[in-house]
This record gives sequence, C-alpha cells and structure tokens, in this order.
Amino acid sequence: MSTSTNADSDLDTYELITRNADEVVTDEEVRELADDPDGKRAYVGYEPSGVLHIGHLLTANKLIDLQNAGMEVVVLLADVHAYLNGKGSFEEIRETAEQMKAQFLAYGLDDDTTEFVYGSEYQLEEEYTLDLHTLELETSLNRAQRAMAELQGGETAKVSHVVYPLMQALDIEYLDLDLAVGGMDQRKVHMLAREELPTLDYDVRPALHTPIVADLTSGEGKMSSSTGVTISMEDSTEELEEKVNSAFCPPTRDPDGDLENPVLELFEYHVFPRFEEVVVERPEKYGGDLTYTAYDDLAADLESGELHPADAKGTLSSYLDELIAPGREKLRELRS
RNA sequence: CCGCCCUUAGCUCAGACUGGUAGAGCAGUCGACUGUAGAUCGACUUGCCCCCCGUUCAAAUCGGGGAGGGCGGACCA
Repeated sequence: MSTSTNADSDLDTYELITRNADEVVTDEEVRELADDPDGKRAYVGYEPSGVLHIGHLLTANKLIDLQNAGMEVVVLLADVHAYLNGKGSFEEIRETAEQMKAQFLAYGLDDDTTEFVYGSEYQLEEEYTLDLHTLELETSLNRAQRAMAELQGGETAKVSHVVYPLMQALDIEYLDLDLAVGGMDQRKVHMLAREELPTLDYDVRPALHTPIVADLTSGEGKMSSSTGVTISMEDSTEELEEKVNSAFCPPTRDPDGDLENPVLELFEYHVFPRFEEVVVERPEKYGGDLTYTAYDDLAADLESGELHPADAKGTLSSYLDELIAPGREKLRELRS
C-alpha cells in the first residue's frame, strides 16, 4: 500500500498544515506555528463512539498531516462530554473509547506522537471545575447556546448542553495546546474559547477547521442530518461498494443549487491526502486505466467527461476500502 | 407551585367536536430510463394512534389518572 509520507515532501509545512482546511483562525498565528512546528501540540476532541465513521476520519487525516509536519497530536477521548450528552455510564463510555483509540491507531495515527487523553483525567479536578464556573459566570446563556451542538430530533436542551462547549474551551488550556482542530461545526466553540480564555488570563490559540462532507446520497451540504448513509469502519467491502455506488454523483464539481458532489469530496479529503497515486481501472472499451497524482486532475476529467462517474465510484470504493481495512480488522479482533 | 396547549408512519402533520380498529406530504424500498447517482415516470412498504384504568357491543376519538414536551404566570390589563 502506498500511503504517503514522502509525497508530502513537496508541500511546505504551512501548506501541509492547512491543506483541505475550510477555515484557519488566524492565518498569521498558524504561519507562526508552521515556522517551528516541532513539539507543538494540536488536538481534536471526540465523543467516544464504538465505530469510527467518515467524519472522524476527516479530522484524523488532518491530524496525520500535522504529525507529518512535526507536531504532536492529542486525541481527547471526551468521556465527560459524552456523559453530559447522555451517552451512558462512564463504564460504557470508556469501553467505546478504547475501541475508538484502537481504530485511530489502525487507521494510521502515529503511535509515538499521539497522546490519547481521557477527559475525566483532569476535568473533574478542583482547579478545572472552578475555572469552569468562572466561565459559566462570564458567558451569557445565549452565547453558550449558540456554541452548543445541535440537538438530536426530539431531544430537549439541558443545562449540560450549554456547559459542554465551555468545557471544550477550557480543554484547550488544560491540554496545553498550540492548535485546536475540528470540523466546521466546531467553529463557534473555538471562537468562544478565543474570546473567553483571556478572561481567565489564558492564551488564545489558533484553530483549524475541516470541511463537513456533504451527504452521500443527496449531496446536500453542511446541514446534512444524521439520517443519511455514512461510511464507517465496520462496513464490509460489499457494503462500501453499495454505498458509494448509490451516492449522488453528477459529472461536475459544482452541481446546481446548494449541492455538492460527495464522490469528489471523498476523493479530495480522504483519498488523495493518503495516496500518492490513484489508479482508475477501466476496461479497454472505455479507454483503459487512468492514473492521477492530484485531485484537481481527476476532478477536471470527471467534469470533461473523460472520467465517467461509474468508474470514479468503483475507484473510490476500492481506495476507501483500503483505508478502512485495518480498522475493520481491528474491530473484528476487539469483538471476538 | 398554578394555568393553558401538545403527544398519531423515519419526519411534518390531518383525523378527535358528531366512537365503528388510520390518512396525506416528504422520506424510504423496488422496477423503467440513463454505462453511476440524481431528475422523471411506474409500483410498493411503513404504525404498542405516549402509558394505565374506566364507559361502551365497539375507543386514536369519550371520562379519570400518569408520563414526556412546549408556552405563560411584574406592569400595561
């Protein structure tokens, strides 16, 4: 398998750190980081879940970029946050967190430069708690509400839901970070952190936000609900093929309306960052194999008609399968 | 604590006044058409009608109790 490390050598550190990011806050701060990335700490917080899905893997790709850039990575296994969100008992949450950790390592996070931290290791201590109460005092309910995660259907807003983002803000200080990473859905949390940490005399850290990939079947962007089909670590090769094949994929990078092309997005954010070379295997009657080393070339060919969506899909599912295979194997071990 | 309103398909909701074991839109599934998907046609599926007790030949519907959710309870009045 041709997972890349060397392919990134032609990118400079700043480009590597920021590639595929939707938003960098702020550019100057991140450039400063890029000047001397060694030993700098970046993090993503995840609510433990037993099986990783494509959304987790998108931020994981970014973490791998950051490791390749020389940074240290902290993965917060946010058990206390999960608890606040009603995800079960601490025991249950820990168990899924351990599975999550194993899958991240199988996926390709570097064992030596990745630190996995449980929230409960420090979030229940007195100092943290008092800081949290200070933040509660400083933050309007309205502000916290805007930063909190969207509620699931039928769920009622609880006090825990507004405490949640405040804790995320504090984590950035307590984990001693230099960079906060998250999907675009986390931007309000990070902005809140940037605004409020100084009131506790803590430093402001830059943030980097990855895109939210459009819903596979509809192509609808950002707001895509959790009802959609999602690719996960436990998908079999066949399920993966089926899901990718049923994905929305007009032969264009920019479909009408607010829609995105999810197949292209998956190539851009999941395949090309991790493979030096993408080979489209095609029967002779359709023109034979094609080889790409850059996403833009593939997208341009899809647009021009040189690459048919059906061939793009077949290729996509086989590369995704390769990415997922180690984690799938790991899950099987864990469950046996 | 008090008052009013809500709870029916995965979702948004009709149906309740005038009891007769449930409907629409969207979603979903399957075909047709496309070398993908979508769009478009064609077909199809979906229900502890929040729970318990009662009235009745018969309860989603009426009565009582309970649970969950929403809104309101200074002045203007």
